[in-house]
Amino acid sequence: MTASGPAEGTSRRPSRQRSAVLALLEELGGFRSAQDLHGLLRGRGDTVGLATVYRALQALVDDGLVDVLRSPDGEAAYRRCSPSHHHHLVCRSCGRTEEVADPPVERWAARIADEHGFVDVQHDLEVFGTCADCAAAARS
Amino acid sequence: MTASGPAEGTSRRPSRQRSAVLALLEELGGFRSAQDLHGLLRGRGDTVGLATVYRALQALVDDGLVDVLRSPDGEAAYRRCSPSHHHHLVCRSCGRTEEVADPPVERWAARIADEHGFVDVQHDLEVFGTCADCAAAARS
DNA sequence: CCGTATGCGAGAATGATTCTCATGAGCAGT
DNA sequence: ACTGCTCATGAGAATCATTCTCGCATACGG
Repeated sequence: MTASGPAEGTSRRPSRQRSAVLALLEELGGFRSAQDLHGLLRGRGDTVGLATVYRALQALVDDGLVDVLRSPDGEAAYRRCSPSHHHHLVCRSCGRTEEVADPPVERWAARIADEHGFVDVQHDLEVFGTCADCAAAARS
Repeated sequence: MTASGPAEGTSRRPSRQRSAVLALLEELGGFRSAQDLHGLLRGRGDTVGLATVYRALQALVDDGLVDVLRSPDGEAAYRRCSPSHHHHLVCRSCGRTEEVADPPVERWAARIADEHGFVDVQHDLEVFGTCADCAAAARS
C-alpha cells in the first residue's frame, strides 16, 4: 500500500457514472448510504450498477472529494464535502448532523502528535449527543 | 425502539458469559472486535457462543459500561468505558498505540455541543500518523 | 480507424451481525 | 429444599451491506 500521503496522483478516466454520483451528492448535501444513492440514481432513470456506485464512492473518497462516516447500523454514509476540514455533531436519536469548525482541536492534535514524534498526522473526530428537539421529545 | 434515554432500568439476569466479556474487555483495555473477543474467550477455554458475545456486548453498551466504535472496515470495535477518558494516537504503519489525555478537547466538545443545544454528549477521537521509528525506516 | 487498457453491470461470494428455536440455568413461591 | 417459570445461551441459518469476478463497452493513444 505505502499510501502515505493523499493519493492525488490517481489518474482516473472520466465517466458519466462517477460524475452522476458526485452530482447527486452535491444536490442532496447530506449524508447518504451507498444503497440509498444507488436507489435514487435508478429512480431518476440513471442506469448505474450498485457495484459502480461503491466504486465511484471509494474513488471520490480517495480523491478527497467525499467524506465517509459509519452509521451505528454498520452502513457507510457518504457526503460531498471536504474542501475545508471540519467535524460533525450527530444526534444519536434523529441522525441530524451539524458541521462544526474547530481550530483548537486541529492545533491540539498537531501538537500532541508532534510531542510523540508522529508525523503525517490526521484525525477522526465525531461528537454524538441528543439534539434539543429529541431531548424535549424524550422528556414528553 | 423508544430507546430515548439511557436504559438504565434494564433489569438483567446475571450471567457468567456477560461477566467474562466485561472482564476480558477490562483486561485488554483497548478496542476489540466482537469476533476477536469471541476468539479470545474460546482460546482461553471459555465456552461462549458468538451470538452470546454479541448479545453481551449490546447489553453492556446499553448499560453504558462499554463504548462502541466502527472501524473503517465496517467491524464494530468495543472497549470498556474507562473511568478516565482518553484518546489514542495510532501509528498507521506499525499499529503502535499511545494513550493521550486531553482536557482541552473535552472542554471544547462540551462547549460546542452545548452551543448547538445538544445534551448527553460523547465523542470519539482517534489520531492517526506515522510514528518516529516508522518514519525513519521509510526514509531509509 | 484500430488496439489496448480501464470502467461498467450483473450476479456470486464474503463476512459481520442478527434471528430462531430448543435447551439449560437462575429466581420466586410453596 | 423442590418445582415451575422466565430469561439467557448455543448452534446454525438468515440477512444485509459490501466486495469480487468476469465478460462487455467505451475512452484514449497511435
